[in-house]
Parts: sequence; C-alpha cells; structure tokens
Amino acid sequence: MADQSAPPSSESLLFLTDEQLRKGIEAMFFAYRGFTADPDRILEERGYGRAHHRAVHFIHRSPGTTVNNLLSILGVTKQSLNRVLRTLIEDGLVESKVGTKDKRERHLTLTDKGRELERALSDAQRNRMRDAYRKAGPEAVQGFRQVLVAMMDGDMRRHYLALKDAGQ
Amino acid sequence: MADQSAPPSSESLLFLTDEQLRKGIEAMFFAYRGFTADPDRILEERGYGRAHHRAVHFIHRSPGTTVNNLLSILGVTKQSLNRVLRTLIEDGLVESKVGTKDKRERHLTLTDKGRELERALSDAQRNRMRDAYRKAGPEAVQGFRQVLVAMMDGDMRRHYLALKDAGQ
DNA sequence: GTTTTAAGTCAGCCTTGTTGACATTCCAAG
DNA sequence: CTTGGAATGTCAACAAGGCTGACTTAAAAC
Repeated sequence: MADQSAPPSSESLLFLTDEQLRKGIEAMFFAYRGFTADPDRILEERGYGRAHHRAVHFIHRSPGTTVNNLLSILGVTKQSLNRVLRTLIEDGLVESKVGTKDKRERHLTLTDKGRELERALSDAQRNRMRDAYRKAGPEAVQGFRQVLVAMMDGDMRRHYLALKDAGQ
Repeated sequence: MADQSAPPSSESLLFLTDEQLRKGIEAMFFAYRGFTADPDRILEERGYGRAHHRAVHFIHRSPGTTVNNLLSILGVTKQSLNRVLRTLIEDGLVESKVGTKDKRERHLTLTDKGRELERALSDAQRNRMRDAYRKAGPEAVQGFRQVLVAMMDGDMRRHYLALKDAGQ
C-alpha cells in the first residue's frame, strides 16, 4: 500500500539541490509552528500542554484504546504519559475502565467534557489545515500527504496507516 | 459522511471532510517525528539538543547574524537562547564578534567545528528529505512546499521567505 | 545628558521528557 | 496450584528547554 505508484524510473532524476532540500527542511520547521499555534493557545487557557492534546486526540480517535497502545503511538514512556493521563482523569476529561476480558488493561475513552476540549482543539487545527489546503490547491494536497508519509519512520507509518480512514 | 472515497481529482472545489483534514493533521504529527529523528540521534551522541540544532542551523544559514535576529526567527526568549548559545560558544562551535558599526551587537558565525556539526545534522536531514521527495515524486514536492508555506503564521512566513533562496 | 536598545546574567518556575526501583494485579503455562 | 511474566501504576530524582522578572553594561540615538 505504501509505494506502488509509478516509480520515477524513466526520468528518475529529481534535480534536488542542497538548497532546495534546505528550503524544504525550513518549511517543515516554520510550518510546524503554525500547525501547533492555535491548539497551544487553547490549551494554555485551560492549563494544559501539548502532551494533553496528543493524548486527547488519540483517545478520541481510537476510543477504548489501552494505555500500552497509546504509549506506542505517542512514543513516550509510561511514566510520562501517566502523569498527563492522571490529570486528564482527575479533571474528568478521560475515563479509564478496567478491561473485561483482560482486567490488567485499562480502556480509555473521552467523557463529554473531554470531547468538548477535543472539539475545540481539532476545530482550530482543522480550520488552519483547511485554509492551507485551499490556498495551496487540490493537487498540492495530494503531494503534501505523499511527502509526509514518505518522511515517516516505519513504526510511525504503520500507526498512521492503521488509523481508521474514511478514504483518501 | 456517506461516500467521499473519490479523490477530488482536479476539481477546484475541495471536498475537505473532517476525516481528510484529520488525516492531514496526523500525517503532520507523525512526519515531524521522522523529520527530527536522525538529527536527534546525532545530537544526543554529542550532548546537544534540538535547541542547539536550531541555533546552529540558522547561524549557518545567515552567517554574521545578530542575537536579536536569531531570537525573532526562533521565537524564544533571549534567556532561553542565551543558555544554548553560551554552551555553543564555550565548546567552540560558534564565534561571537562585537559589531564594527554598532558595537552593541554581537555577530554570530560558525567555527570549523561548528560547521562540522552542521554538516552532520543537515546531511542526515537532507537525506531523509531527499528520500521522501524521491518516493513521492516531483509533483508532490511542489504541493508539499505550497501547503507548508500556507500553514505558516505571517511572521514565520516572512522569515522563511527572507532566507536566501538559490531558486526553486 | 537622558533615554532607548542590544546583549548578557541571575534566580526561579513549569512542562514534559528521561531512568530506576518497586507494588499490584492477573493471565497463562507448567 | 504455583509461578513467571505482562500490563499497569506509582514514587523519586533528574535534565532539557521553555518561561518571567529583575538587573547590569555598553553603546547608540535623540
């Protein structure tokens, strides 16, 4: 599924100067700032940080996910995640239910309050993304996603592709 | 939400469902991990962090830049930057020279040792970027950059565009 | 001569990452 | 039934790298 598109074999020469690549790197750096700017503002108002955002996002995306699964998606230690998760549970944004089949596992879901925060964050981020897409045009969107996927490490690509997708 | 599986091919109206936007957001998140993974490894070996990388990158990019200019590009406080800059100067990677015209200013340049680190970091990062570009194809590269630029905040876009560019 | 600007420094705080050690629970294999 | 190991949680300590606020020094600007 990863790469079956026509390899640029025949004219596989992309003229990629160091300067062009450098501009790509810098674009990534500056764009990521924009990407996180709106959520950061909302989070700060409510006393949370990016770590909370990430947790809320992926719990929303995969309701009932286990702590271990979340750990491997987020790529942090359980101690680090636990601190964040604990405050979210205490504040009533996340619910942790002991597994029925395997009672060692905890299944995480958002509460109404948690969904409300997720809404606010993802609305802001989607608006930014939509504006960027509109400015760049439909063809750009395709290319954007393709390059990003190609930039991921294998593990992360696997996680990315595993997320429920309502079609490209 | 019934059926949006058809890609909006070359339509000027973008059908941007929440799901599509969400996948873009997640792609950005996972890709940024890949983007920083290689430099992070190199930095760790040498006892530096991403903050050092950013400083070294932009000093290399704009030799002789002042501290104030660097501050506005990086978007951090001078106390934060100073801590990083001090270790780089102590370790002999960066040189700080009093300005000739305005003696309040310090002009920052990389030493040979600094250039060596910058080389290692940017080689790794460019290789990743080049591979991603190759996998995605030439048209994707255009779109990638366009969306990223559109995603930047105004200030950052200004900085980005101001960086010397040896042509697209 | 006063004010403003550029830079540096000190102290302290916060978030979010890390290790390491250890307790608990409980599934599953022997 | 017992035990090993997996999944989770928790405590403590630490580090990087953000932040604010207060303050100094030097030089430029007015």
